[in-house]
Amino acid sequence: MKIATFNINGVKARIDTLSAWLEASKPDVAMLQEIKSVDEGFPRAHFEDMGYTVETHGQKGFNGVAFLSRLPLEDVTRGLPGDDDDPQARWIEATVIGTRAIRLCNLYLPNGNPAPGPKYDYKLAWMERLAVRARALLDAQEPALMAGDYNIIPMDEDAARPEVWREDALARPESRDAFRRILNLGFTEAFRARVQGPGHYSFWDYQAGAWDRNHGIRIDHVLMTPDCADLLVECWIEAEQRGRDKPSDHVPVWVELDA
DNA sequence: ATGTCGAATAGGATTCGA
Repeated sequence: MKIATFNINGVKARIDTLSAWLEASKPDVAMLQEIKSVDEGFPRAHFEDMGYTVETHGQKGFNGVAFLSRLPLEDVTRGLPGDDDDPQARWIEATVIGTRAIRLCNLYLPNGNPAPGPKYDYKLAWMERLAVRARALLDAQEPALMAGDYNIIPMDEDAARPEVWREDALARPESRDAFRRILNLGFTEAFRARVQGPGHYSFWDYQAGAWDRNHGIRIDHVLMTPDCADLLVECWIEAEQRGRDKPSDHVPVWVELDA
């Protein structure tokens, strides 16, 4: 089973780019972030016609997450538990049925800038809620993963120019600590289980020629429970997508599972 | 002058979020 997480930066603006990618790269499951659409505005029929089951959790204007799957999805839930008053659509879960059942948590973690400030407080509070859900996934002792745009640069080696990001919400110590605490509960970060060293990025800003200069950062991650990590075959970043026509500012991050 | 983009509001340029 091949699963990709992909922040698409607007499903309606990206429909041609996304369709071409699906045809060429053929994910069994695509976990999408920043659909920037309400559920009723999502081009559901278009992707169903391409052979995908569609599950969305959208809102007006910003945020929004969705699954496109060629395999059956069960037990879909929407919203990160822990704050019933949180209106932001940043979390959707489903169980995908392959040769094994895998629980998939699709997340768009708050950016948090400017930091410090209320947006940064929201980011850190959201990560506390994420840690609670993460512990429950581990307690279940089943194959599960949490994938998406974490808006976290885990280490300096994950940025082409770490000095630029030092005070940014994506790299501040509190952000990195919160991410590391979740990892240390017992998760495996799929990419670092397979590839070491600097120079691997999943996002390049639209501004200042970031792609041409390879001024990237690695902020899209896949965290796996032990039962899921045992199924990991490979993990890779499809960086070449950033050079295509009308690209997102993020690229897909893939895991292949023996499932 | 962040060498930009997408969506919303409003009915074209501006604002927000990233």
